[in-house]
Amino acid sequence: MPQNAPPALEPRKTPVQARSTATVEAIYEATIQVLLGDGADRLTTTRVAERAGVSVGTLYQYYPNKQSLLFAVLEGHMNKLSEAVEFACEHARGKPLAEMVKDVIEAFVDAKMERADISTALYRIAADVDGPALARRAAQRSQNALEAAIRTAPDVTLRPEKFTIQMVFSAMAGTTRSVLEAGASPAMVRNLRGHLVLLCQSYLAAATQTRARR
Amino acid sequence: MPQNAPPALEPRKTPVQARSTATVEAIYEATIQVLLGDGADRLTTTRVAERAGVSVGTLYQYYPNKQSLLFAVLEGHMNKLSEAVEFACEHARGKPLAEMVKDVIEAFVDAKMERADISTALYRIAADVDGPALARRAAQRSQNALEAAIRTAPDVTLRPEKFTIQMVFSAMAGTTRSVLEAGASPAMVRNLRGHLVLLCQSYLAAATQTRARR
Amino acid sequence: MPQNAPPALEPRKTPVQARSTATVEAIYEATIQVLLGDGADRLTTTRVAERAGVSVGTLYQYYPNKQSLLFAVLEGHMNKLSEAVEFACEHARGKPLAEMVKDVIEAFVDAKMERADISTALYRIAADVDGPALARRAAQRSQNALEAAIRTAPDVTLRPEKFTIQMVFSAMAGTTRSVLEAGASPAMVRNLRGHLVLLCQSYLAAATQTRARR
Amino acid sequence: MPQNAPPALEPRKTPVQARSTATVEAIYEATIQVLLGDGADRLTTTRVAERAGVSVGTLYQYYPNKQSLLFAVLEGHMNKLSEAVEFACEHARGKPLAEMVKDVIEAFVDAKMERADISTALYRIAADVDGPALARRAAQRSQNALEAAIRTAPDVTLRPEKFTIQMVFSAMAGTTRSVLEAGASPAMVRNLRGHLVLLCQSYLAAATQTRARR
DNA sequence: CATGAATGAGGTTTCATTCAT
DNA sequence: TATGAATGAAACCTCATTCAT
Repeated sequence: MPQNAPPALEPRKTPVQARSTATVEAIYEATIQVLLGDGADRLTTTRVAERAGVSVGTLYQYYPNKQSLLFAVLEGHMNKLSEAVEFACEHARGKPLAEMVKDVIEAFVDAKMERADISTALYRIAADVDGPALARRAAQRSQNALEAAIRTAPDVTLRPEKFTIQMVFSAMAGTTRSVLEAGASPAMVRNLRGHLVLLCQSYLAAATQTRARR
Repeated sequence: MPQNAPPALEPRKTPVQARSTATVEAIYEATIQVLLGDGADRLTTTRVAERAGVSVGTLYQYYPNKQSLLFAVLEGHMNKLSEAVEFACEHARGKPLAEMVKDVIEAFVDAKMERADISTALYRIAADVDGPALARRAAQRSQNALEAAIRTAPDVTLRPEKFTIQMVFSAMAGTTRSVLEAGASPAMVRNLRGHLVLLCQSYLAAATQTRARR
Repeated sequence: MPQNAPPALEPRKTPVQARSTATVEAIYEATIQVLLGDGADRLTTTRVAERAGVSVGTLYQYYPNKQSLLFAVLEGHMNKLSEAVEFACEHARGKPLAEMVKDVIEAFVDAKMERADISTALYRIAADVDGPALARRAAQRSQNALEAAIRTAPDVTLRPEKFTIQMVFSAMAGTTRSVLEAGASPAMVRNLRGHLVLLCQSYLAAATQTRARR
Repeated sequence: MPQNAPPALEPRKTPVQARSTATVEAIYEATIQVLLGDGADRLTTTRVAERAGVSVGTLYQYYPNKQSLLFAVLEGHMNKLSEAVEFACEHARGKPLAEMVKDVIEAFVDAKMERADISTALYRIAADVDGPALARRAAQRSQNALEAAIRTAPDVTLRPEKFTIQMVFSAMAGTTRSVLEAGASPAMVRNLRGHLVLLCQSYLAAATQTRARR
């Protein structure tokens, strides 16, 4: 995918009609289907259009180029993750820190696992779509939610630093990713869920104490 | 009219003359140069050969196809990381666990940072070369070394489970990756180094206690 | 980085618009043109496309690979020959054997000569396209037609064996080929026409008598 | 194989030393080996050299280009066939025509069958080496021998025309080729041997009578 | 709006041939 | 003479994208 001119990543037109919405949706889903079924390097715009039951021309009416298509899918996926985290944070307000961390992490891992196949497949296209930038935005959302939630934890006297929050989130996302890419069995995923909670809890405790001692 | 054949990843020919050793080396380095300078999707065999100062034909004398080239580079990088970890483990034998973890993590992060640009660039090609498989192999090496080292720690009465080791390593690699991809400043990297130690130490402690309590 | 897949010989897409029918035809004809004008080893897909007045991409929309293109041309040519033989057989039903053989052979030789240049040029590409297999199929068609026709000859009491029919056809095709490749002058071709009739007639007679005497 | 400059087909140097002769021979045999084992399109000069146990450079010392190599092999094979025919003609001098034809044809078919695999494989490279020209030369040799032999047959009063001889030879070679390419079983080959004799005998008889009647 | 035929730059790979060692 | 590393033209084929219908 060559990138010469400044590429437009935003969908080209806002779907105002019902039909368009359905088409956009179909293309979006088809992209995931093809990605999962044929793999990232078999993912061509023609194939996606075919799978979506429309012509390439139509695809290009709604997504100005291939990147924007991948971008949309990646963004959609990350939004779902962010929402899961935000939702968990919302519901954990007022709980003690340990419980809060537990809830959030389990929500995150579960959301990730629910579509683990998509998750891993998307790692492979992230590179073509400035995935890191998207990841940063998503991470920021989650970190903000987490930080806000922690502020409501009754047993937290010393608020963790911004960087500590980032570490927690990086550990969450990074460890999950590593385990997933290592080819995790369902049993290992269950283990991961428990240990990740332990890991973040103990780190948060340690980081806060360390800070207190300063 | 091409023929089909199982794609080989192994280098095609072992250089017997001095001249060709230099050539292989030049191609290898050129690949990294191009990857860094032009990006993963500008990385063509022609461009690599050009940068290496040889003809495409020569490139194909040593690497049977593009994949094998990328594979070699990825493998080389991962070997360096594994070696760094193994070296640190070797030297940390007999030390107390906390110190041991500190040494290993710092070695890992430092090795990663020393060639941070390559590290992140390689994430992008990993997909084309069965990176995960390679990563698994490298991870196994490191985990074995770490496990063996821990067995020599005088303050460890209850050996950690295999999975705990895997968690430590996944946390190490995953968190580092996340932080790197978030576009880490040097300051943040310094922070990462410290906090990762804390994170792994506290997790290991917690995981061991949890186990003891069972 | 290409993928391996079983090479397909069938045309890739059936033209639905009028425009593409013309395109397919143009490519087909261009292939023959190039084959005749430039020779078999100058026959590249690019050159064919150029001659057809389309882009390579277009060529590959209709023929999945070079082989399929050659295959199509070879098949087309052989079909024409088979049809000529079948047509002659059809029209010779009920005639005496000698006359029948005369008609069929003359039809065959004439069809071959009408496009003698293509015929000889195609010999050269047959190797790349499993020509023998194609030839076998075509031969079978002709032999079946011939056999059926002979069954209607009033003066045939003892039907020739299958192998005898095959000999007749092999002699027809083989001798013609040899004479053609020897660089036949028009005069020689006229001679061939006559003598081939004689040859097959006398062989058939002899083979039948031999059989009768057994 | 592009042919721009007037290509030299003759071996580059006359082997004067024993070593050279052995080398030339080895390369020659290796070519056949590769042709049979790997097929015509896997037949590369490098591979031939490798199989012969010499370097490409050495190969080019004795054969100025790939064509000359193929040419040599093709020529060698055809010479063997011609010699077989000539030898048979020599030994059939003075015999009656029918017997003579039988001897010659059986000699030809047997020679062909003895190395049937090479025969068919060579059909495939003949195109790249002006096979027809070679074939013409070989055919001429055989036809001359046959003509001379027939002149010694006691039962021949009216000598056959030149063209009749050519027909006999074309039928011989062409029919054999057709049957071979049809994928002949050993049983069919035996059949071919007998019927080809019959075919040529009856044709010769008929052609001579026809001529007499004029 | 939808279609899908057409485009063509550009990517990967091969292999006959040369020439410094 | 023999070697084999190096060459590079040229072949095949893909696929994001456009635009006439």
